[in-house]
Amino acid sequence: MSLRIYNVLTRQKEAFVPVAPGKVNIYVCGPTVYDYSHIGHAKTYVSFDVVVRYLRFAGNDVLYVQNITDVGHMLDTGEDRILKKARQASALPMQVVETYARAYFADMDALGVRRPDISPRASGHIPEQIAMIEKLLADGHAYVVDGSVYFDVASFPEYGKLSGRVIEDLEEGARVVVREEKRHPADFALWKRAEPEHILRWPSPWGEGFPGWHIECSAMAAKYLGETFDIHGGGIDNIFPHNECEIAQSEAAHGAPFARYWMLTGSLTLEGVKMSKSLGNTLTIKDALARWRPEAIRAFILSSHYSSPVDFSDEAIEAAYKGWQRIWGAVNLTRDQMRRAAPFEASAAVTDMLTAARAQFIERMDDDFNTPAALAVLQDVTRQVNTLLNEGGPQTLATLETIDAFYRDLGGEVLGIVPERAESAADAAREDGLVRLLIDLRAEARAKKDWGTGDTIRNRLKELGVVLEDRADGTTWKLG
RNA sequence: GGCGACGUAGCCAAGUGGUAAGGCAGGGGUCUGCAAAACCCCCAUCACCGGUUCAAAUCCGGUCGUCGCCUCCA
Repeated sequence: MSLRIYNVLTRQKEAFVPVAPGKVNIYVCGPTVYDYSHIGHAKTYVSFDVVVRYLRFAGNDVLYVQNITDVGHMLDTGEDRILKKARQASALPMQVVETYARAYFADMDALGVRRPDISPRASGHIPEQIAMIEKLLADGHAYVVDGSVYFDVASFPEYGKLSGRVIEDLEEGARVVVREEKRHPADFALWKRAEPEHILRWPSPWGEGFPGWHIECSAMAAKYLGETFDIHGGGIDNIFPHNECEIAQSEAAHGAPFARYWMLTGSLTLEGVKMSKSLGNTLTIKDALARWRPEAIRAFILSSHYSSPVDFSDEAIEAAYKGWQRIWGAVNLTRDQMRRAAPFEASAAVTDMLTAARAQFIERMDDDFNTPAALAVLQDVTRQVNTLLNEGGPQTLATLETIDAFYRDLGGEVLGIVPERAESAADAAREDGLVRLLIDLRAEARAKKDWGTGDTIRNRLKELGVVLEDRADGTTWKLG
């Protein structure tokens, strides 16, 4: 029983064997920071967040690198995305980069996405990129034309092996090329000469210029993870040309395999239509978080396989949220009862049930990170926990702690959808004390059949977002 | 036009040869002062056609449909 991953490179599910046992090096293509991140970015990065969380949970020492693209990513027009935004905002390019890079991290933090170990920026690795280009030139894989350097696709026969493209077909289907200085339409820029108005520029052996989009990932992945590393991830929409070019550059330069496993996430559509900057139908993470809590968004994303395309709709995320609430309710019920449980040993039946469920969860995650199936295990357990806690009589503290540990590990540590009780323990204690006071007063009123007072307290608390639930063994509360 | 993916209940979504997980919604119950929550029961033969097989949602062929990439995109 071990991890299997669908490798896009081979189009097969394969046993995952890292280069070094117990050590996993992973690189994921990060965002180009020229605008706010949208819900599509959330899908990709939440997916890889869970991949990394699970790899660590399984005992691996993971080094996770995800770049920040802050230069070199061009628009159709040949204009740099960052520069365009800077011009529109009357700001310096690096101000734009800083603004959106911070926003990106803030969004990811809010979604519970753990930060990569290293977030290297393209602009901070110009020397590494130049060195790699020089190596490619020296080995005959690239050529210089008037201050720009292009990768010679013909020199790398395996070009197309990831995306299934054939160079001959590319030639036929190639659109009008912006710069006709390339030898072959599929050749791509490693370095571009900077026109006078292009202010993002660096000196290089070929004159003032800036790096092409693809070279940053190759250079930075090699620097931090080595020439050959374990997993390369990203969105499927970058499979061509970006990922393909990364492989060509890296393998041509190093003469060694690049990433051994390629994991690409399916795209996200919004109400049936693909989100794109050009169409303007984007939902930013910021806006999404204003409507749904982060766990709901994560639950929605994890309710389909990472490689599947998914459609984001109010109905779909609402369903995911409701499903999540059921799990969360059981977690709270467990933690609530822990406060007054007797410290006897754990129930063998419950422990056995959870042990079996945990094994099943792992089995499903081991199968190419099948989060929808793993989520189903949590739901199954939740039904049993609810039955136990509602009808099984008082449980021992040890039993409750075992249940809590199950949710904490699998729902919290791995999937990131089961949060800790509260932000601040002191605040939480005070809040709980205040609500308990009201619950006690209400109980006194209800004991005298004063339903009016009882309902008033409940309604007023509801307005404040505190929902009371009367149970046989007392009243519990939760945040609505 | 080329390459690729997909088509499972009202919705979302697992399942790749042995007779359809899970969630949401809906219907019926239990519990309850009411409410909420929870629990129980009900709710699909897997786009269509043909083939292989003792046996197919799962394999093969075809048809129809949807989507992605080929051009900026996670």
